[in-house]
Amino acid sequence: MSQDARKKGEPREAGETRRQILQAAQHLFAAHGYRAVTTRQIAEACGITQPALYKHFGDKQDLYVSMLLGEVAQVKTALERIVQREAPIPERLRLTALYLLNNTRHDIGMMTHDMSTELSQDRQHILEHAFVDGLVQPIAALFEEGMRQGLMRLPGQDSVSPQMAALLFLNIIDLFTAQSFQDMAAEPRRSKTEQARLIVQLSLYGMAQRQERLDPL
Amino acid sequence: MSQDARKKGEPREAGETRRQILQAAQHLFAAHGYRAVTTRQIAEACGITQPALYKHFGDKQDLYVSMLLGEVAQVKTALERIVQREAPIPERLRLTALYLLNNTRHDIGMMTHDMSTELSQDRQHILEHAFVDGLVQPIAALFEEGMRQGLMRLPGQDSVSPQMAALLFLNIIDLFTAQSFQDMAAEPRRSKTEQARLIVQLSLYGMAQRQERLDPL
DNA sequence: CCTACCGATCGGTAGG
DNA sequence: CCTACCGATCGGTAGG
Repeated sequence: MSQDARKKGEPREAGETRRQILQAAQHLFAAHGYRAVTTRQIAEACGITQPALYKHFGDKQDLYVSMLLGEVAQVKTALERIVQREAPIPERLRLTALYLLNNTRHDIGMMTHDMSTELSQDRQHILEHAFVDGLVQPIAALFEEGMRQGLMRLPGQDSVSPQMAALLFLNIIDLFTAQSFQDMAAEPRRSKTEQARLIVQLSLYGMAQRQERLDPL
Repeated sequence: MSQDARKKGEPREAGETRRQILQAAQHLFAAHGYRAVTTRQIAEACGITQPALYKHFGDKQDLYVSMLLGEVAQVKTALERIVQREAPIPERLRLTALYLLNNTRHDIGMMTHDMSTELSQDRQHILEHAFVDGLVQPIAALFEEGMRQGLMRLPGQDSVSPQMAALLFLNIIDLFTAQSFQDMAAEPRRSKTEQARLIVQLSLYGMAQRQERLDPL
């Protein structure tokens, strides 16, 4: 699996192995979840032995948390750049959805499940904070701006907080990302661009006919 | 853990143990996922030893699948009863959401993840079919009726198939059910009744202000 | 339905 | 970074 030609047992460039481990961990954990991936699988994917992992990370949880923190930091940077653009809110939402459709490898449901069942309390809180700070907040800022402009309903009986709106938005993106759902839904193949547009439509206007008003509940 | 007073090693009433195992499995799997729950934990929760499980189920997968099939069958019955009522579509959607908020213990994300990573292909297909047949189809029928009545947008560039609409609806319910999300969202405590109403509002009308039309995308 | 037990595999450590 | 290895625990079986 390893692509470099160093002799076995010989350390490679400092930091290089660590980077490689994080990348292998990212792929494997994203595909199978925390519990189902073994430290031996990760090591093998990097061309090292399993005990060598512990030269770079304290334990399996540490590796998992480090990997996710790196991912979230990357996404945070990208989202903040999109949010600060000068463009109408729906357009910025569309760009956000498009970025996440193209770059999100972890489904959020699996991530939060692993967080809450496999990690120690301290590590849970670290990840939860990073997740809120890096993913939820930038999007929530967009919804808050929309509410201030009067484009969206204010939180209350008929709508939700900007943070919950962001979670809802992320959740819909997740649904489009998950392959298993697409298969069940008899949906036509759509490009990412079309998907992003549709996600914004559904988030803002729901599924009702535009000219009709259904019975208010 | 066992509540009956039979002597150890003595079989209890036929079918009773099986029912007890399924219930314990349901609680444990719902809380922790397939991989994290051991056959010994399930056995202990029923007051039997681990090898005794294999008198009732072929293996761990068989137990998991049997449990989920039972759950889905129960939900299917309830949803079909709601769908066949004589009431406006939004009202039937609200009752559907309310039922699922009160009775769904498995988050769908976890379930589909376990299905696709821990089960054999045959068993995957069995569960997927039951899930579509028992959960998705009844709700999709409701959305299809709404589309035929012209209350909802037809599938196409601006909307989705009835099946996808049902998945979207289920996904939003899931978001409200998941405790971990509620904590992040700075949301006020809402009763299940209010949550069900809000879920329908968001599904049908989205988050945009009613009187405004944002820039079409 | 129990006791006893198996091979496999897990995360992690010792020592170099 | 490797070899060698540990205790714990897993799903599942044998035999009664």
